[in-house]
Amino acid sequence: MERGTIPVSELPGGLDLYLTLESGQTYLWGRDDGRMYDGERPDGAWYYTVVDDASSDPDPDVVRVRVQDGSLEWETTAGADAEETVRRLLRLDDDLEAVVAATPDDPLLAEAYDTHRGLRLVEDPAFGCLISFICSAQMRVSRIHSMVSTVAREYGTPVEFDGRTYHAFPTPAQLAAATEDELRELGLGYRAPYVVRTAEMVADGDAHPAEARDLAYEEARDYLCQFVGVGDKVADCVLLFSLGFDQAVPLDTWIRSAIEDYYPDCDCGSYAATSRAIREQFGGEYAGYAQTYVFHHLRTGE
DNA sequence: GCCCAGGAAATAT
DNA sequence: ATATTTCATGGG
Repeated sequence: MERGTIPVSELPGGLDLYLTLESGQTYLWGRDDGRMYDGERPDGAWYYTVVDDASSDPDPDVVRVRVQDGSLEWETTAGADAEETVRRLLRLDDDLEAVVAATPDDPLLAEAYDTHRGLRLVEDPAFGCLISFICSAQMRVSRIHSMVSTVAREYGTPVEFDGRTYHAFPTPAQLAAATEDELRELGLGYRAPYVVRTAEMVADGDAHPAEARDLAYEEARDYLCQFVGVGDKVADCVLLFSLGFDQAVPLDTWIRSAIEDYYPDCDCGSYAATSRAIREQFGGEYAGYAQTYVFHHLRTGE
């Protein structure tokens, strides 16, 4: 096992683990106290996730992190590049101060950024992120997290670490072996066939969400829309929370209400046109960062 | 019971 | 192309 600490003061703009991992952008992390998304900030709890080993080792790696005494502590079963993995997953090398500085001076954005200092975007693995947001349709964030956790527990590879059993998110092949009826029994409802069919597409080699990374932004969004259960909004979430498209602004219910209340001129009818307008309103390059802060700010009312 | 939740697909106009 | 309808399900 590898471990280390990183002083939060060394991270430009700081780090708030609770905001980063419980603001509804990732559903692939859990908390060792078993709670998550109940609106209460934990006191020094470990957050964990399980990632595929970068090398040829078939065993997935557990990564866990917590903040204690002003430092980010990390531990992982990963060998080489362990700290690099943590830095990538939590985007610790992002300069949050530069992100805020590059964002337009706007009352709503200023309030959102000011209220939730230290919230960073995450970089989730592409397949797990894709399935997470297929499941997100018409669901509350707490239920999305429990659905994704259940799917991992039922179909993902188990990994032992520090006396506990963790589960990787299932591979495309593992999830493609599930049946629609099984997933309905796990509470996925009408999303069940979407998940199975998308997993089959990836497992069969027809397409892979990670391939969108090499495309131009709007082409990447169109590419992701070929998966069953994926429309423009879910595609934007995968681009933003997994594939490094910081300009992506998912138009969910909260952002649409923000457009209605604060930026009515950005409502251009179609998703593509409205998306372009609000992306410009939010400063372009880091518009997705602004989106994530506004989403959390409006959704929690804090 | 009623309403809503990080929407998408099928269908109708 | 754009507008309406349908689809599950737990929690308030």
